[in-house]
Amino acid sequence: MSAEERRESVIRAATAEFARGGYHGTSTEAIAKRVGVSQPYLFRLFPGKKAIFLAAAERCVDEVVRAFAEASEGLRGEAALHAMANAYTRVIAERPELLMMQMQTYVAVAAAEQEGEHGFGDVVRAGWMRLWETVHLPLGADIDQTTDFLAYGMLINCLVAMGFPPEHRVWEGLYPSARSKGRLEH
Amino acid sequence: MSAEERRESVIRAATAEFARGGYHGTSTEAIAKRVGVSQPYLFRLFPGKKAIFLAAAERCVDEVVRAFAEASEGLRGEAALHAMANAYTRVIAERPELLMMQMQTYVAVAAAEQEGEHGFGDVVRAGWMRLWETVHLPLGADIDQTTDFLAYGMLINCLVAMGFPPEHRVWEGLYPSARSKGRLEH
DNA sequence: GCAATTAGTGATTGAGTACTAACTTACTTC
DNA sequence: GAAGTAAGTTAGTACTCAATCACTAATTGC
Repeated sequence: MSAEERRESVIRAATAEFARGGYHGTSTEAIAKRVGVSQPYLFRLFPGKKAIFLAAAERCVDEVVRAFAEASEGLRGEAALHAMANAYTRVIAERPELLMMQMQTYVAVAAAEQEGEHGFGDVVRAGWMRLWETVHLPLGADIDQTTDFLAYGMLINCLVAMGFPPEHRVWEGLYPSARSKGRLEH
Repeated sequence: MSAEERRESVIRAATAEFARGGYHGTSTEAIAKRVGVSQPYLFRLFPGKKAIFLAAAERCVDEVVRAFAEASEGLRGEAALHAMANAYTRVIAERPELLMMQMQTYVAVAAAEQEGEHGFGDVVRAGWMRLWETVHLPLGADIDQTTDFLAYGMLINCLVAMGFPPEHRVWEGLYPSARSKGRLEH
């Protein structure tokens, strides 16, 4: 397998592992095991653990952004809103590690900025802005609606992270589609 | 100082440290240093690191719940909403570690449940329900408004975690009061 | 005044972990 | 078929960290 292909599978494996354990709660050995490769080999593919985390974080934003962009393609306003809400529901059901990784990325910023890692926060914030713009335009550039959509998304992320089963009361009041699929499967 | 008083200051110190580094990114020595006590002594006050984390997490929920309950005391509907929004703004400005610790608690659930720690998720979810009820009643038991309020709260948490400065565009569309004070100070 | 309890420390241990160095194996190319 | 290169491994290092043990100093109760 080529190094580039390996790097891809490392990113996928790292996303799953970091999504569960966060940066400090995930060992490079766990990632290597999931990839099916020796642990030291990771350091040939990436300069270090932080680089792996960052690559996974960026890939994660890419995928969510792409899901929203594809869902809303050619649509505006309410139609785009529903399309994107459904798309997010699919992400929750099929790729829960994407949103868990997002959460892990957010909480990693403060610690990273306190240590020397001052580039990390910029990357995360840039990712958020990319997500923001991606939903902003299809929603007719309406700031309030964009904020609303993202706010509900973050609430859903938190509920999923906490492990509330989809039939639980807390899902009342959310997109019906999200309610029916909110379980984080293992 | 009595053991009980010490435990209190450990909880305060642990909240601050865990809020920054999360469970795995925080050493018991860092907590001990902040308390001004030797690291082994923590294990006389608490059975282990997990117990310290859990105590801090529960305390954190207590304080936020109390802030909301006090703010909304005697108020209903819109008045209660504004009072609680202002209260949350004050928490953001004065006790940012409370909301960062909440985020850290949420992302810690999945990892904890995967290992043996199956009680942890229940505690976190119970804390969320307590918070939910605390805002639900003053808002006239309106589920949609409750969901809305909490959704905006979670969005604010994420923005604060990412370190967006209060004058940044992403704060547009949020409570004006939150916009003016959203910075996480160090 | 002494016995017991309480608050607290220093030294240590054993497990885990990011990362390095040196080596191996297989494929390509001339 | 030799030389080079790309993919991958084994062994090891230096370090961090949660937790334990054995000990000390002060306070309290009788």
